[in-house]
Amino acid sequence: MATPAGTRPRGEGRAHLNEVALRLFALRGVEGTSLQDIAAEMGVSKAALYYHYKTKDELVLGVIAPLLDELAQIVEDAERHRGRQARIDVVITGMVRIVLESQSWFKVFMSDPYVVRLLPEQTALRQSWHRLADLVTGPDHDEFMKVALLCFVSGLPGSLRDPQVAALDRAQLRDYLVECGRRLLQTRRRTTHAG
Amino acid sequence: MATPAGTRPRGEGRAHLNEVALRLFALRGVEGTSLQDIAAEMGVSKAALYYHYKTKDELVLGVIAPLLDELAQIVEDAERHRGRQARIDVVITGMVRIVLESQSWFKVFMSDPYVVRLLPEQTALRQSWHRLADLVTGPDHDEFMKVALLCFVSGLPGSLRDPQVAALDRAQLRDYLVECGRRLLQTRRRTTHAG
DNA sequence: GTCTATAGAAGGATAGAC
DNA sequence: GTCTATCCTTCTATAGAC
Repeated sequence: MATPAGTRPRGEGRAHLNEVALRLFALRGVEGTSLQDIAAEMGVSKAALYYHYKTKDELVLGVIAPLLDELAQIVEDAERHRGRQARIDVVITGMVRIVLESQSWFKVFMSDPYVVRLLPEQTALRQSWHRLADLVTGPDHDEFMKVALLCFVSGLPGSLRDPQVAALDRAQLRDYLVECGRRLLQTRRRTTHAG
Repeated sequence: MATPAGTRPRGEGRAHLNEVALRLFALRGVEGTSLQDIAAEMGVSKAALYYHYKTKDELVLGVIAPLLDELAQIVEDAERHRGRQARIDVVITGMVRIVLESQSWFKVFMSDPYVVRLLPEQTALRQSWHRLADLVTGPDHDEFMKVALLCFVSGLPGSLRDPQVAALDRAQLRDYLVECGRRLLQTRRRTTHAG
């Protein structure tokens, strides 16, 4: 039952693997998902996975790589804009778009302990994050803005966890999340009360 | 009350175990932390841990039990207040206090995949969460408020992840986080959110 | 690209001595 | 409360056939 004509086109094997792995990673966590689990879900043997990735670490990185690219893209887009508030807006809308496109991706990427430990070694991500942080902290390097940014991006995937929330209208949800980001990432006016 | 049924506090040994386990859970994730790791960190043998907890699941629940109690306490405090905004304020300040008292606790509790899968079975937590959600969604059950609430509480631990953020003045950080919560959880007065 | 079979390490958990 | 020793399972990864 090797590879009958009628199964997946060439090169799509890896894409399917990434897809299944991501779903299970989001559901049970990376360390809670064995290669056996993934293979069973795909209907192949565990050994078959090693044709696509040499190690589990490489599989994990392969799964989240597209998100690293998207993040870098958002940073580039934001830097092309002038004005801090406009740049921040690009970041917010970009992040909201990504999390709505794939909540699983974002969740695994932002909060899985295994991924969080694995990612800092990726210099491309470090660079993206620093550029992003510089964008929001601005010329005066307001570190508190970084607090708000982190709260927003790490809170995004969690905000969709509730089943009733997941059932909300997609467009309304998008608008509301963007509004949340704008509220959080307003540049601070230190001496004023709410006005 | 949130202590696992049939178990009673047993003294200093268990407290120390909880402490060490929590630290490692926050660092590497629950599934990334073996009983061997914990035992080694404590300078005892793996088997010694089984005097305190029968299984790893019970250890995990024992570690986060105090946080379940604190959460229930916050809900009770909030319900004693009148007026939705006042209640929400109690929730915000309570959450911020907890996360600053123990970031590790909050992080493991809110975002560790193993804990997230383990917790829904705890009916005490389900009750607390529903009461909390009712508080913020208000009499008209505005589900979007739940989005903001989830974004805030699940974003809180992530907001402290950055080393530069962790170095900020504690009192200022507390005030700023409370401000973040208030911005996010303002009751919406508009009938449309697209603004 | 996938299979069977298996090595080798690490995990959770138990038994029984002290 | 802690130890040593051990059991059984599961895990990642490899070897080699098809």
